[in-house]
Amino acid sequence: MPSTSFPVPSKFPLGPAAAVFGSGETLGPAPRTMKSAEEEHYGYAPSSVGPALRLPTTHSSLPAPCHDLQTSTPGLVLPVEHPAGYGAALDGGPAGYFLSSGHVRPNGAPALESPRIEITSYLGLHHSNNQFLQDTEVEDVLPSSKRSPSTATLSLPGLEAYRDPSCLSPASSLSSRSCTSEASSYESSYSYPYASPQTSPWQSPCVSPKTTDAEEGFPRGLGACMLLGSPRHSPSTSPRASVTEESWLGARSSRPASPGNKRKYSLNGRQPPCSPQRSPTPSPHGSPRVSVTDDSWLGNSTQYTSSAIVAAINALTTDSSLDLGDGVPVKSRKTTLEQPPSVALKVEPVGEDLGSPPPPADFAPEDFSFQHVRKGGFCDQYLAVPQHPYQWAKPKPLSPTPYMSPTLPALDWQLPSHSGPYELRIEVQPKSHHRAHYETEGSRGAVKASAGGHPVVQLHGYLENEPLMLQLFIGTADDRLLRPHAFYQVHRITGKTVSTTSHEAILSNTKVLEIPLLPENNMRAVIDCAGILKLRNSDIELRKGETDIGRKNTRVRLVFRVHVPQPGGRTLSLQVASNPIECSQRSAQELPLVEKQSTDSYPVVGGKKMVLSGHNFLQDSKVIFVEKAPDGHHVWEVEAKTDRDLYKPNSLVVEIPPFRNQRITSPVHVSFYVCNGKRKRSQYQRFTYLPANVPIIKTEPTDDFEPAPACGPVSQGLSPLPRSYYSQQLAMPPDPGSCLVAGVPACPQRGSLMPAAPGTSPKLHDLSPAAYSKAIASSGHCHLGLLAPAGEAPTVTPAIQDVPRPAAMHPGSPGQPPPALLPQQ
DNA sequence: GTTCTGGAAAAAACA
DNA sequence: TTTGTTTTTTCCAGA
Repeated sequence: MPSTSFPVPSKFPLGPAAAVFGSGETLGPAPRTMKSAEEEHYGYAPSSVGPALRLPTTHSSLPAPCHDLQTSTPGLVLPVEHPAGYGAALDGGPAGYFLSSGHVRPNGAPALESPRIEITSYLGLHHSNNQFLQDTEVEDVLPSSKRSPSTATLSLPGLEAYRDPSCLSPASSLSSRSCTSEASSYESSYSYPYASPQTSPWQSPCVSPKTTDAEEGFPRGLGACMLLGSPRHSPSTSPRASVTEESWLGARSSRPASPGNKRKYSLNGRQPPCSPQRSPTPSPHGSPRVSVTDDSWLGNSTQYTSSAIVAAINALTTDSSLDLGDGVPVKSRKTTLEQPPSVALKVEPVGEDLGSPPPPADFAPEDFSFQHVRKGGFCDQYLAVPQHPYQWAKPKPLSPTPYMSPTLPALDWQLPSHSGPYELRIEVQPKSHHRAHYETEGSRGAVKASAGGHPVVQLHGYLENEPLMLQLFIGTADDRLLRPHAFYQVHRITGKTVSTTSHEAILSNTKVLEIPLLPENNMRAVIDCAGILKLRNSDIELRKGETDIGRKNTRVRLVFRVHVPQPGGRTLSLQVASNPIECSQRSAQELPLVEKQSTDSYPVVGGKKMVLSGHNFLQDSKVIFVEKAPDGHHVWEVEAKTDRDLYKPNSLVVEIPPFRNQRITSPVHVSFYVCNGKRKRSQYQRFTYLPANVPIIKTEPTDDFEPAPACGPVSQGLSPLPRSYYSQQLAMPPDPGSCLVAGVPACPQRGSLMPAAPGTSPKLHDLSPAAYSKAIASSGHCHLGLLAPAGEAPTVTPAIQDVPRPAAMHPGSPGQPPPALLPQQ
């Protein structure tokens, strides 16, 4: 894969950059990690910085979008502007964004087909003597193993053993091993950052060995940009990437032990009392992820964000370490230099052979590298060691911002499902259960629709003749903001039964399936090409910056995005998430699941019958209503009466119990869940008690999700979701104001706190100045600030990017009014 | 020969 | 610390 290809069609904002920066994930606080590793590993993150720091040249590229980069980069073949856009790519025109660069390396050498990298690359990373790493540049890039002691530690004794292919179950299909799989045509052709996180973050998407592939016409470039790594490593990486547990810990067991530090946290609120960084506003159900407190983040962010200078410096330096500067322990800096991030930058020689990433230097990889560095190089993510906290502890809020990717919104941004004439809608929802497959297994097929067939997504209101790209990734389904799921990845399904063309790309460590939306098909796509891959909890939990725990975190949603080009080079991003999908074998078989509820609010007097639709209901299922205090404990709990005569396995009729306080003057949000016995509970569903004297607003038991009242009209991102799920999310601390913040990018959930916010979404999302500032003011914490429930339509305005705009356009610094913000619709 | 699936045993994590 | 239970991950086998 020629590094030259830096495919990012201006019109197709599939740009990775956004993802990279946007990933709040990376920014996300890693309380756990911080705790354990803070001191010891403090330096890791920074290490990545080292190489990146160097150039001013990088700067130019950094800020610019992918295409911009090209312009800045001599080596880049691609035209700055990509008039051809997606359509061109489809046509197979020479000008394909991806292709152009794809065939020729920056240095003029013919692009080689990209061989798979994965294992080799890792080895390289870990073994100084690796054949692939011989190149000096490589060394620079991959210093960790050689240079730093810390790195040395990385080399794992049992590394080879770890996820050795041989270890894979015979059943494993190549495709199922997404990351590793060479078999997957597209996959292989596209660089999977995770495949060789450290060495090939840059794999060039553009260069696809399989140009002749049927999918060739497909805009590959799209994915290219996405490669940018983000703190969150793609699951795919997990297996090998892991220098992790086994190797690191020396465990020989075929099954990696789960990181102890993380096990402590649980979805059900088992989180250790101690986590100081937990969100002050505990989610009703105890969210799996530990979130940094607003305060902490704000504090940090504030100091940084307020200073435009700091930001500028950061940007210029390209070196995260520099940013850290004062606040960062010397140790951290030191490590920084040694970090792998550099690896990401200069792997080219190696990458070529390996099929890994394109040479950074050539095509302004700086952007990527920069991003990687900031987010933590791929390597970092794989380090078994808790990641250096520095990023979290010392968020460099602005650094990335100014220059960050001008491209699309990060995956953890909350976007609306419709804007103006456009609406992205899930016409056919997926089944509520889909057993995900492990990498050690063969594929378990594509996600299906409950009524048979497959999910269908359609973009309404788009009258142009140019096809668009629909992005699909696996998102969370908990009570927090929607974000890429750390433990699940979309898996591309191919075969005779698959009628929809697709291709995989990596965006911020999240695998994204790109599916063309064609005018001739009415901008409608049948999603029969998407399976779900489960990553081992232990692999992910050790990932740098990962704060969630995988245990019992088995619900996901299919998240669809589309980026609609707007006049002036802007891009309107819409997003919609499916109903939750239970992915575990056991849960799917035993746990009750509430998909819908006929009513989501009622006066405190209660008495009304509410119909719950879902699965695994039993005749003796109980429905428990609970009111939680801010600290999470139950203030009130009562079992509602159920009508057993009307019982059905997929529906339950329950009588809304009277609320404990009949004199409330404002709506009170409570939750309820279905219980089939000990430990067999559904997720919490949200319910609102209204003051007795308040006229009842009839709520239709419709399937379609209605925007949460609190959030107002704006929300829709997840509109299609069943209320039940949303409701959970709505349970969040009501901050009306936050909800109203239009255009404010949802904070990156992953801990991306305020500081991160700007940086995270480097793109110029259309943020009204007011909104933006407001958002900032509200707090860095997504939950607080945006109130938007995970699935709920975050009160986010559609993200409009001005792709062509220079970084300067970014409302980069929080403190600054966003420059020319795009008019919101 | 593959891919999907459903089951279930083994292993790990929790309580 | 030990033991029972739950959940995760790996294997098998059949369609």
